[in-house]
Amino acid sequence: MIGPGIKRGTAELAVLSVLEDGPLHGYELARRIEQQTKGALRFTLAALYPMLYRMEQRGWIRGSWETSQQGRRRRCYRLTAAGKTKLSPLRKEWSELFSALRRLTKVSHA
Amino acid sequence: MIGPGIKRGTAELAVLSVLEDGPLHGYELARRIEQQTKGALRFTLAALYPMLYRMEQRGWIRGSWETSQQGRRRRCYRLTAAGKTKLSPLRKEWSELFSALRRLTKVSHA
DNA sequence: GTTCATATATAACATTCTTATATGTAAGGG
DNA sequence: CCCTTACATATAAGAATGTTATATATGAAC
Repeated sequence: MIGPGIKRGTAELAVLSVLEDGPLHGYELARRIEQQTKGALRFTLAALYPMLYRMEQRGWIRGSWETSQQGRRRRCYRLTAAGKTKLSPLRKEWSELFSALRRLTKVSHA
Repeated sequence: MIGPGIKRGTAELAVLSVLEDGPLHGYELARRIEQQTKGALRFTLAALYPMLYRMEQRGWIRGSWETSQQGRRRRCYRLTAAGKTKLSPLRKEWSELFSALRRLTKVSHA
């Protein structure tokens, strides 16, 4: 798995991107990130929950308490319009980081 | 320029990579990083100097005081064998982050 | 009734950035 | 001779985002 120093800052992008495909609660979000990256990118829930609060305060996502069919209380987050607007420049900034690091460090883009 | 939250963790890789091309002192290192990334990646000296100390303590680089032709005192860092050894898995880890984020977030690799 | 998967929450700590501040030398222009 | 700019290193205070550890609670399965 990718270490903490390197993945730092990716959680925000990851959460916004996954929520783009539909609303989700924290526990499931963590699993999606891990699954969709084949285990390469993995966040603890203790990192994700505070991140979700911050993103809600910034207006990028909106959470609502729901009850699952199994009777479980959980907080479902969905992307807001502001969140969608945020996603595009954020992707671009990451893309720029990639090309900058390729030029500088010969990191492959396989 | 790429923001602080996103570039976080890149300094280590950047320093090792630039030093791979030859020994350099901190001030010039900062300039190389900025130039070779066309201004996309930029570090303040206040970030680089402590980073250089940490990397020296870890044994990845070795610093020695030199005096330039202009009579300036400066600390010249060169990559150690351990530093070279570190660089390869570090590049691989970044490369894995790239592909993980591409899969997860549709960040382009232009 | 005990254990496992689900689900959220918080505290204490580490790391790596930021801005601001400090010191000092060399070179060049006025 | 003084002032400004470029060179060169150093440190402090604070922000952001990750870590491990701990706590709580429910439903399902055995």
